[in-house]
Amino acid sequence: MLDNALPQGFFLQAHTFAALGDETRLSLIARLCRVSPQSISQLAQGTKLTRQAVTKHLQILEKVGLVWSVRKGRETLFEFDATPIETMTQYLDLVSKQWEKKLTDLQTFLDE
Amino acid sequence: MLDNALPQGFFLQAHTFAALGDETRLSLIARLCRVSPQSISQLAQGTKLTRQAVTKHLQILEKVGLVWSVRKGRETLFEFDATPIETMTQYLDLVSKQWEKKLTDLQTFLDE
DNA sequence: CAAAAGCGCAACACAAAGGTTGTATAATTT
DNA sequence: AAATTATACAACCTTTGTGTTGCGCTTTTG
Repeated sequence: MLDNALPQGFFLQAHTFAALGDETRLSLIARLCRVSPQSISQLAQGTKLTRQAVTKHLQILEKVGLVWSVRKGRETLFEFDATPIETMTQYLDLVSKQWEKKLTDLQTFLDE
Repeated sequence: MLDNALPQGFFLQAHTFAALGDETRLSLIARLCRVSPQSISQLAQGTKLTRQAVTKHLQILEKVGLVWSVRKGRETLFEFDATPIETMTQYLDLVSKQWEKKLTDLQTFLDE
């Protein structure tokens, strides 16, 4: 029998999940995923929010590494980074696999 | 050139992400993933929270389909369901792929 | 160089999330 | 039948999020 506990790192993903748990931020990511880099003002256009509100969302995304920024002249340019998403996907696959294993273990037990 | 916009359904995942954006809920999922089904009282044991707090977390998870419950006698048994996670993983892969595509498109453009 | 554009920072307001206590109800147990 | 277990529901409180306005600073633009 194996240790079927999830790795500690899984719980550290909470902040990343939380960052993605907001439609505004998802749409910012989607936009940056299409065209990048983009400045805060550019990103604020098309939303019903103020520039400052968009800034806050971008900071949340940046804190978990989903975007990164560079100051260029008077504007701050943001770009998407898929790395955290790939990390997260790995953990999620782990959960799925562990669950699958749990089910097959149960089936095996019932068959005996 | 293709349409590289994310499908509308992606934004509907916000609630699922939000549900996962809490360490307590992640740990509940982890526990249910190991042994299930479990009652609320069982799940409340080992946490520093009251049973009612755990109930609220379970309701949030249930609302997005990450767990489901059955009333059995005087207790409510909860079980994990991996379906939302698999759906989410598909969307996340889509984002990764689209981003990858965006980068290669840029490279192609630069090469020309 | 004056005006405008683009930001950052801080203060404030309001809504939502997370958690607790208290009460009531149904199912077990003794 | 009485005590206990397991829960639901509601009220309430505190903290965190989300969003705004106001101000000042730096970089462009005319």
